[in-house]
Amino acid sequence: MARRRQAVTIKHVAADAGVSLQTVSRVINNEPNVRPEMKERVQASIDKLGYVPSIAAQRMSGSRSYLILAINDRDRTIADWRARQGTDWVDQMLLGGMLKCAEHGYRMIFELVDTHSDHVERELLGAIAALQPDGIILTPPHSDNPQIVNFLGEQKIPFARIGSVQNGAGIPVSMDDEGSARQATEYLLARGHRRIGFIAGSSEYALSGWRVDGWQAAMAAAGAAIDSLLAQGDFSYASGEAAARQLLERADRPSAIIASNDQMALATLEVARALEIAVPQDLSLISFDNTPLVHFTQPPLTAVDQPIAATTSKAVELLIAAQKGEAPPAALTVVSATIYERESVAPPPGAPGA
Amino acid sequence: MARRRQAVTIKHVAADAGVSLQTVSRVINNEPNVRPEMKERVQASIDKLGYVPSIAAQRMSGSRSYLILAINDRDRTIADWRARQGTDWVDQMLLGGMLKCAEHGYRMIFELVDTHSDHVERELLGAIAALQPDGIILTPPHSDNPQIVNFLGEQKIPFARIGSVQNGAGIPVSMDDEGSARQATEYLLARGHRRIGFIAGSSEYALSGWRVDGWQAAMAAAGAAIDSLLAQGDFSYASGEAAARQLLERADRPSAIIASNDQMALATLEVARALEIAVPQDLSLISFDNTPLVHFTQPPLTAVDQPIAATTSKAVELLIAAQKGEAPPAALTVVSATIYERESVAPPPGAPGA
DNA sequence: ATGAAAGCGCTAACAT
DNA sequence: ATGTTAGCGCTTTCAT
Repeated sequence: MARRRQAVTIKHVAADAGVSLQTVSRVINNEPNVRPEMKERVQASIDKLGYVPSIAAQRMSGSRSYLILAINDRDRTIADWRARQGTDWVDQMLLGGMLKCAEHGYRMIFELVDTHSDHVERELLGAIAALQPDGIILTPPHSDNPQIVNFLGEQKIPFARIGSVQNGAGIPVSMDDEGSARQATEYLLARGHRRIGFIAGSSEYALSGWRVDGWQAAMAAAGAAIDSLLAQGDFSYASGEAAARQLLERADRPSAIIASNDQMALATLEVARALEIAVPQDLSLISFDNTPLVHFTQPPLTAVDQPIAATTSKAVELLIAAQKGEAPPAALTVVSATIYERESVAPPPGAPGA
Repeated sequence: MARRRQAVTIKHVAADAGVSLQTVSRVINNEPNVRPEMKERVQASIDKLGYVPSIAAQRMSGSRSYLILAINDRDRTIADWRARQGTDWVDQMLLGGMLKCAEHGYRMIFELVDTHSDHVERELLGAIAALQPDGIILTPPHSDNPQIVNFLGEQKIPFARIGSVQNGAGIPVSMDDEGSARQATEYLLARGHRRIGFIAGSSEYALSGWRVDGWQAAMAAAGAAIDSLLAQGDFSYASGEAAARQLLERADRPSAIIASNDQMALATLEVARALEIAVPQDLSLISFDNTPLVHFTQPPLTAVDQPIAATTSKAVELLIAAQKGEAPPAALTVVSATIYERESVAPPPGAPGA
């Protein structure tokens, strides 16, 4: 290939406007000490020539790279992509992250990192050294991985931890898993349910525990027993199936179930069908995450949204602020979730309103 | 923020190995004229220090940026993300593109560009000047947009046009829409169907036309009439609904329908249910794209896959080859599609095997 | 086969 | 308020 050079550089602009490089640089970066008329003249040249600063050169000269790196778990992401089950975590991250980045003249770069490898640090270092991002966004389970968090802490690069509430290096941005689990439970309690089962997610993810906590808290507050109503899953369809059977094959089966993600809710729906338990007449069901599949099940699932786009957007905002030297928020940043009502919830069988 | 500098640079490596910067550079880039023992010594230092070249610096000095830019339509992509209907085009692009990039030490950057704006060129120029990618991947409908194609042609950057068969600047990589439509039609013909309806997609996308062509060719080859069996849609659910009604409310309705995408197939399914036409007993249905929703419909849809991951992967390969100076393939590169058999196809009513 | 020098486009630091 | 100088980390000449 021909050696490619920047077509229009800061030099061309400076020459065209008849000013120094520095003045052009000041205009580009909105710095003070430029008279309005100068600024206007330079801007006119920029527009005329179609000049765009080279990120590489900006980075080289020790300033910002205008790059935010979003890091996701490699194996899990690829598995989701291959499965084509509609998990749209990545899409929602991009939606929230790219748009917010664009607002500030930044760019989001999406990267996969292998957590399980013993050279996580090598991989991270590789991405950081190669791209020199101004900020990094960590997602679960990376966001609670001490090795990663400590390593990034040493790198002097602002980073946000999505779905984490822990203190330590980096800015935590949580999605209020406990609160929304509580909310979902209260939603069912308000409709007359007392026996509300809960299918937990993989303990590899801290949020699994928080969701259980929220359910327990709401049940306790309502004075409802939770004896054998907790079943363990791991977010997979198969685990949801087993958990649903465990919950539904007993005589004193719950009248409602909350599943910690959509796949397990889908499995629960299937188990209910096999057991001839009608949803929502005989069993109400609320799922977590609100991924696309909730539209396509029979009945469509009432679900607790996981506000990934909003959370990523917030994380980008905090990162850009940090990069400008602003102090991160003192308190934990929490983005709250919403329940999307569809058709999988009804009052329990035999209830007055049923 | 503190001014961040590269922790380990080529200088550190050179000093550690006791050689010149140049020798290190040669080792990094696998260039000739380095004795094996030298190479080994340098590599040892690189590993020891955890050195990773800075992309910015590499780009600055006029060499590769190791960046491949994947450009998608802004409005449509954002609309898909917001709708959360499980369209996983972007995910599949990333799957194919990122993995192939990683194999070659490249990185894929995903960008949104607004086609409809009158300053497409400005937007493109912005991305190119800022990132200086080594290659660009265009997707429909951009890949057939003359304004964009011509503009990129002038930029001297290798680019691939996914889903395009046109000649001109850039390397076309097609998904064989015509062939797979023919294949789907033949699949139905082989099972005894003669009246096979077709719901076309938006004419804004060239592939819509190719799919119609494939259907027509197969029907003609089988001597089957296509009188009123073609209905126009635009890929939206609503348009699919209207098209399905047009096809199914007539007395001589088709015994099978091919829909140009999954959303329109879903709509067809719904229309059939409303009209009390059983799928697949009274109506067979094949959809295009094979997005996640095909798993969740009743019955699950037999669908023609759109091999986005494989196509993007191929595009990256061609781009990296081009960047190395290799000539692009003389013939059009075609990635073929597969039919995923599920439960929406059966022999026509009254057929021997029915 | 190796090294030294020049320069990529930009900004920080230092004049003026 | 504006201009000048030096240098970021790397690769391309061009020596040796």
